[in-house]
Amino acid sequence: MLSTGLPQGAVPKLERPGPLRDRVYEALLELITTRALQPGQHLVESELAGHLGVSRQPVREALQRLNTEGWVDLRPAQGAFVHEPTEEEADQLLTVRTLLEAEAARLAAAHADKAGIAALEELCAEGEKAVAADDVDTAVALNARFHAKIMDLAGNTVLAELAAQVDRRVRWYYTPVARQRGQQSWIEHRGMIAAITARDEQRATELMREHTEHTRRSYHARAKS
Amino acid sequence: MLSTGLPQGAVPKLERPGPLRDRVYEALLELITTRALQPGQHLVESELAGHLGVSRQPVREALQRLNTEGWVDLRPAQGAFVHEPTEEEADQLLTVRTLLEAEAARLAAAHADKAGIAALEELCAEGEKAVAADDVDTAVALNARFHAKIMDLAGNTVLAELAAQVDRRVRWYYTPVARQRGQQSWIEHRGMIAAITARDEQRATELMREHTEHTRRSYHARAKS
DNA sequence: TGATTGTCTTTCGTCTACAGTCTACGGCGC
DNA sequence: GCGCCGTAGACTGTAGACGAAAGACAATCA
Repeated sequence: MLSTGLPQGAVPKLERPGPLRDRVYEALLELITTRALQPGQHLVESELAGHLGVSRQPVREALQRLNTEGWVDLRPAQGAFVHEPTEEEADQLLTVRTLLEAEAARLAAAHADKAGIAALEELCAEGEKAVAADDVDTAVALNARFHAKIMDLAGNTVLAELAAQVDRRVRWYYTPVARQRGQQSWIEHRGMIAAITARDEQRATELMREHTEHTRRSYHARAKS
Repeated sequence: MLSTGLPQGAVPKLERPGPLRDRVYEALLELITTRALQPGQHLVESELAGHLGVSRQPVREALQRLNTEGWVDLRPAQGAFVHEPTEEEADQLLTVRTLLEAEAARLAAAHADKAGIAALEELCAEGEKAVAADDVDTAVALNARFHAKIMDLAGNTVLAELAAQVDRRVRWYYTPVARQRGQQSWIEHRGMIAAITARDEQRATELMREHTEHTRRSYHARAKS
């Protein structure tokens, strides 16, 4: 134990900028998810490096990571290209997402404690408020936090990491579509909280599966138009 | 169309060495999975570079990728360490593996054609033969191929990639244990083929879940001893 | 006029070099 | 003898430079 007598969080840990590659990674991910870099676009290392004010090396390492996570395709001797999602791939991602979220709901139903359930209800209430106020941005953000909280309650780190990646990509593919389904979504959330509270694994799984399948269908309906 | 008049496959595509980083990646992965590099060990870039006869850069990129895939932990300003699996993490991985494999079985049951089923039976027959001959190595390899084939029949690339990663790590954690469960395993495989042939998704899922849960239990039993 | 070939530019892949940071060890004071 | 501080070594993080491959364009020949 440190004997400085200072309170734990008082010294802000000497905020270090952290490895450059990570900041480059986040910057690029932001650019991709916001469509500032469009799918299929050729990412020239030196350009990015110059634009971000760093050398090529951190850029390369960031691209490497983005590649393994499926955001960019790294063609040998040709460079990096922003990944172009196909219809098929998007559908497969949705399938996997449904699977992971459903399992998370099951585990959450098995393990959740009172504090966790309270947190879910809190989020749900806020979400309903946001929907009522037509505050779409907040509602979307709260939706993400709700699902993240369930993942948290599931207590499976591996599952959480996979789900986080899949989720992010799904959101990227369907960004233009994601703002639908305000009200119904939160009604379903309520049902899931009930199932989790009752420790009903079966029902929690079922509800989450239905829930994500609903979003999937609304995605597809939109995609066709 | 090429007008050289040469048969299509005659020219072996001029075997290119491929990007150095990939070969380094595979070499390191091999070293890790075979325990030549032990968990917790500090990986010094220059050492690896010298040992593999390349510069530090390809090594760094390979380490980067290994990091995102969970094989090494990259502590800032300290370097790379081979990941040390905890009991908890291993269990979580097994959970996820069960989940992914079960879904694959379901999808396989939904989509498999005759050729695919024939391939499964072929693999199963060979596997049984290997078990009968006490050829453990071959049996293990065939087991992996059997599961891979099911994943293939499922026709979901995203799912397949996730499962491949999870599977490989599971095998790493339990390498010393994995050679058990020869005969019973292949009996269960037979059952799954039947379910897939009958297009019985429910049953295929259930069997695969049971199957991987069995392996999980045998893992745990071994881990305790 | 069309195809082919040679060259040229662009960009990637790799290597070497330098600066910053962490760790470990030895000396010094108490 | 014990603990602290300073210094040295080692390793990582970053930058810059060189060689090589791929693609584009123009000139040439049938």
